[in-house]
Amino acid sequence: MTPGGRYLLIALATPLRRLFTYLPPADPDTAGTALQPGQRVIVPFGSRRRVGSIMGHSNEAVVDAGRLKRISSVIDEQSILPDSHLALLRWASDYYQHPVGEAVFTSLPARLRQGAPAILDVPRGWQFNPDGPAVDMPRPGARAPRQAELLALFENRYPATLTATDIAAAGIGNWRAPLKALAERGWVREVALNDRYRESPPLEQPLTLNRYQQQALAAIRDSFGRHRAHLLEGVTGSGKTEVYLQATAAVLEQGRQCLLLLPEIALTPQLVRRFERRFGPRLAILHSGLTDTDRCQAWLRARDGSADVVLGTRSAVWTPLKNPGLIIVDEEHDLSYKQQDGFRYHARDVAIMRAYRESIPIVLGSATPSLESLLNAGQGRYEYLPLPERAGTAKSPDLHVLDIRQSPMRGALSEGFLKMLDDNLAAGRQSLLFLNRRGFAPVLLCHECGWTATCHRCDTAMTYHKQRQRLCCHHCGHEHRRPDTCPGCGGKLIEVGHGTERLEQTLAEALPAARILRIDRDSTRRRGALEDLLRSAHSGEADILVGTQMLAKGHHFPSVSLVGIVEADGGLFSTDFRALEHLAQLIVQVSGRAGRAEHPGTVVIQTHHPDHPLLRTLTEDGYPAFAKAALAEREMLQLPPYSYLALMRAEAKQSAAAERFLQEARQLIPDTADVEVLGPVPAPRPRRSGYQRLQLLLQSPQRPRLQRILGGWLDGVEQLKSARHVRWSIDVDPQEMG
DNA sequence: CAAGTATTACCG
DNA sequence: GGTAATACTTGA
Repeated sequence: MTPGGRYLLIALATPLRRLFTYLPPADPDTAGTALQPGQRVIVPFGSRRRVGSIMGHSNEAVVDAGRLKRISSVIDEQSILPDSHLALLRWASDYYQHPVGEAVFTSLPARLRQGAPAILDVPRGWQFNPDGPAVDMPRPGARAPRQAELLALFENRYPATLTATDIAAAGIGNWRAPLKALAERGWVREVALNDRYRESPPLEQPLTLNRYQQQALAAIRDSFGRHRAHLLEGVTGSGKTEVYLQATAAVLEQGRQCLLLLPEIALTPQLVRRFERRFGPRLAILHSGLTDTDRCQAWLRARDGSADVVLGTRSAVWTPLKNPGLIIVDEEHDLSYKQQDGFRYHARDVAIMRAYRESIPIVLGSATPSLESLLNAGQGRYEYLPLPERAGTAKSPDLHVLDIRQSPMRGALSEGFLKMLDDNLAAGRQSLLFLNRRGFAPVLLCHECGWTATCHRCDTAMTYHKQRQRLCCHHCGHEHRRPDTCPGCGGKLIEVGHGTERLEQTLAEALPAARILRIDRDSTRRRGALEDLLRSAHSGEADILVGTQMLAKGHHFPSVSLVGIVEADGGLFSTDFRALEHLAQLIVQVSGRAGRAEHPGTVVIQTHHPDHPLLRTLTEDGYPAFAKAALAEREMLQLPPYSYLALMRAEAKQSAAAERFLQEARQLIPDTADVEVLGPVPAPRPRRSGYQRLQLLLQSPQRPRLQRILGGWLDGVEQLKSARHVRWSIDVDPQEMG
């Protein structure tokens, strides 16, 4: 990688774990200027042309100089990525053992990936036109309600100029077309914005911090300008968001930017709204609903520094920042930060590395920190910042383990629990039931011959969805109509087990007076459906909310006073060693959804194992005590975070091919490596989409020991003949063993 | 032996 | 991963 070397090293979006060497372009205009890392180019690759990114220079070609091709053309006049950002990508590619080219290109917005120019449009805003339209015309009325609504907004805020962000912040969706109409008629005028618009006053003022919030904020501020990781532990309602907001404001005052990562933007509308109201035009939000163009513009605004606060999900960790000052990872324990396919990075961990490399502080926030982060805090690597109170001195809800052994059941609910629900209903309060399984029944079984509906590709039971009368595979998405009778013997089919759909039905039968609202991926498929359901939940149009994982995140329901974890047994005895940690986090998160200062509420956990020691610890002594005990168990078993894992997965039509490949791969691990190797063994879900899946687990008590061998080992694995008959992948720090 | 199909090699 | 070259069927 000689600076100014004769050849250029180029990353291409291919699954090949190497860079490619090219000659500089022949074009006399560009041939003379030195090409810099981060500039995109077009190169001939095989029989096609591809977009590539310059990664460096070299004086030696790895292949015969005669075979080298020339760069066809240069897309960017200058680098589109800061050097520090390219270095971070190279680190991540190396750490997660993912091909550099794919790492670089998956981190770019789609437009830039495809070679579109990296040009930031002039930011525009709109303002009420006090002179009104040139010709007399009626004001938009009932026939154009969106126009009328928009016009009222602009008039109220006159003389302020509102940007796209401001309009969205005002809660008006789909405003582009009506706004265009208003502008054409002269009701509002378009204004090209210079930087002054960013000084528009916030719509919301900072709140007063309590003692703990003040301490946390002071600790974060104290670390500005250097690297420090903070673990901000606070239950729902303890005011983490206000600490984020004020820490962000403080870092902005220093002329630096803040990056905030969230598990899912759609599920945390309140947090997003508060950032919008506090930072207005200085904010860029990267969410899945953006068009490619908008996403690219938001990315460019962050890179050029015209957005100071960047808010986004997992992939937002790859947003380049002109002048980074602080990174915040909210709900740091959340599984969605780990990408589960392709470039399998963990956004929280990348963020920590990024903060370290940029010498800036990072705040990891959670009511239920991951065991990894708690261990780091315990060892003094992170600063521990507790926010022990619910804002407004409220108490936490009571956790109550409900022993349902031998208890008469009505569907998925015990009679005892139904009684509690009934009482709560009679008292005019809301209840929330959590069941992490959508659909009606997870198994459809023939009572005559024992046939079960299984997905022919995955070998797993298909879930019966009653409303749609379909069988769905929740692993691969395959679905078809439910047969009326057993396809084998014509016998009667029975539904086994309970999903949210069935729970809803059970409740409707048992408590006919209750108004029930179901919130899961099925009931929120339609755009805007989630918002509508949440609105009805809040407005008190429902007595009982039934939902999956979705309900556990972000949203708070103050009038809910009874929460039920319908099915806790699955998490207690799972093959995945992290299942218990996730169950505990879920229980605490779900309980945090409920209650307000006056009635903190009760949380009921239905289980056949009321004496499970760690469950007891959780309910009696709280999450910190649970985490301590769970960590002790992990240490004893030498599981993460006391060891480090890398999981090699292989799948093939015939399991023998996958097994042979993994055997040979295993042989290639150097004897001197000093890592434990387990396998090949069948994967927890041994069949998927018609492929047999096996895996090999590498484990080491020290991260560097594992890292040291991975690169070289995979270079060897790639060469294996048997590798051509399988699809294989490597997952460093796997979060789910399947 | 040509056309069609599965397999393998390579990408600079 | 995608494509092109190659090996291997198959059917007349």
